[in-house]
Amino acid sequence: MDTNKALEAFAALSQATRLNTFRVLVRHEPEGLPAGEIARLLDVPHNTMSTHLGVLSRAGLVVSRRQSRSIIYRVSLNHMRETLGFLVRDCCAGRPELCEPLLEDLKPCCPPSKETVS
Amino acid sequence: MDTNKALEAFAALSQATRLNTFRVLVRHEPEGLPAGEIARLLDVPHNTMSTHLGVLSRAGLVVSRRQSRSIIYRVSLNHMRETLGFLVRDCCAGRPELCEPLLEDLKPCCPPSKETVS
DNA sequence: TTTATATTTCTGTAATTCTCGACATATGGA
DNA sequence: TCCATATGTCGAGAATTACAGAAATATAAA
Repeated sequence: MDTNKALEAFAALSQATRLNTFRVLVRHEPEGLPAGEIARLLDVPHNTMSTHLGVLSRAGLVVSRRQSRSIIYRVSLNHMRETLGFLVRDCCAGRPELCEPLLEDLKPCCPPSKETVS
Repeated sequence: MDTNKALEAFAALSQATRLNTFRVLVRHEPEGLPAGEIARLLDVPHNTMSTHLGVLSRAGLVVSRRQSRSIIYRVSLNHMRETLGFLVRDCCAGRPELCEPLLEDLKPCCPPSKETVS
């Protein structure tokens, strides 16, 4: 993950329709969703949606595969991880004391055992 | 951290000069840097830098205080944490199994003890 | 008060991005 | 082949953003 790739990822996520697209796709892991259904869900014309999916795709944040007439999109959790890593490593940069509380704060979101807060 | 604040943060980080500004400021925690010195370090005209600092500031990613004739900028690690949290929580959204490996991957960046990899 | 330093605001221009109608391409079924 | 469905590409207008010169504001020192 170099700086340009990070810039591309942030640019992709800095537009409302695209951020919503990303969120919808996260909630449809691991099956993914066809482009047309994303457009319908978000109430966006199909060609506009296609353009946005292209941006997300070039940024590496989503991947697609054709399935018959549909094209199924999925988020790339891997790329997501790299993007987060870029930011966090920046914040760490030789000073883990800045970064540790940052990660501590994220933990509650991912309970290590089976159940979340009761 | 609502969606609009997240969009603003991503937009702020999606421009090269601003991302570099953020990185420079991280490396100058906790003292911060005066606007003019940031401009000099990144070789950007002072008024252009001022505009970019305004964007970062409105996005909440940096904070400033006047010190005599200078205005000292610092990153807001707190806001940074909230932005990361927004993304990670989105990825978790009812499915910690997606998110846990994501956080696992970030850990090596912040060694819990004093030394990093040898 | 005058001058120098530090930063921001104003302003116009250039460049980029967003949007969507119209058209093109790909697939599968009749 | 012909038609319907699903998606992508092209093109142009609208909106937004980036940039930097010039002027304005704030502070401090002479």
